[in-house]
Amino acid sequence: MPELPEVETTVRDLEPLVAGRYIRSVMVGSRALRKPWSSEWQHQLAGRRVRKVARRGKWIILELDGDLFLVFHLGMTGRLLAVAQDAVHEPHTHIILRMGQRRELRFTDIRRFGSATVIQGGKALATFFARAKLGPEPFEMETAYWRERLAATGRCLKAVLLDQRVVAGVGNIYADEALFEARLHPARLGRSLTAAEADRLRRAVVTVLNRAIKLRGTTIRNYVGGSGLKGLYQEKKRAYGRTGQACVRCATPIRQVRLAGRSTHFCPLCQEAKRTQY
DNA sequence: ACAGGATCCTGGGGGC
DNA sequence: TGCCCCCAGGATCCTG
Repeated sequence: MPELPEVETTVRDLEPLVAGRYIRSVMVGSRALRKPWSSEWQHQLAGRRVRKVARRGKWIILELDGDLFLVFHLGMTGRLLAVAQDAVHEPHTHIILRMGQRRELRFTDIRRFGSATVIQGGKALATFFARAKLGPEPFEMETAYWRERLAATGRCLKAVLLDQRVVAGVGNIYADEALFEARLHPARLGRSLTAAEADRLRRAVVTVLNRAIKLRGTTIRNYVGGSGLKGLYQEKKRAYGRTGQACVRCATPIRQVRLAGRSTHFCPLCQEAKRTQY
């Protein structure tokens, strides 16, 4: 489910609710997540103060005292929610951090594609992301880098945008939305883009992500932010999930195809491959 | 290097 | 109502 805007919203919601608070104790369910949970981690986490809540790509990082990090990935259906201790117990709750002031931070995940990992030390954290070859944040991505990565690949734009090693944080919804914004066909090959088109796409990614962050992300099924509020971007979608509906620019019905293994939505007129190819 | 498919899971929706 | 199939904001591993 969650892409960069949803993760960013969660981080912003959680920051004032948990920063400065202490983790009193940790409860872990019996059902395995994507990465195995080590039994030592509970003891390592207990008694630590949360210094800060941060984001890298689609990862949520709780920075704790003692150079310790608790890193979450929400996968498709994960949620990280700060609630009162006596709040209704949601099904599929896998991790509960009991904080001070009768508050809890709960990690729930229906499909269990998400993960939670404890990492000791900033260096180890850097290694963790380096090993995943996680690409730059879209907002900090340099023009030259992006042009080069596109020029060097024969993959289609949809596949490049989804590749976390090229740029971190874009998923299926915002890949389609960014390509619509840039008026580029999702099947265009990276190396077929002119420098101007590459720049247009980079700016479109930033524009679309910022727009979505302002609206607290997209709620289609499960997603809610760290405080339980839903997103609003789904009301503003122009490509993703609009199959057969009129393009907001030219009224042509939005088409759906399968690309890079994912359903892909675009306007066959505004994003026509031939018109932009040269 | 890359495309495509399968895999990990659960739940919701559509068709019959 | 039940059943079966397909689909889903992600990532990874395998084959060709």
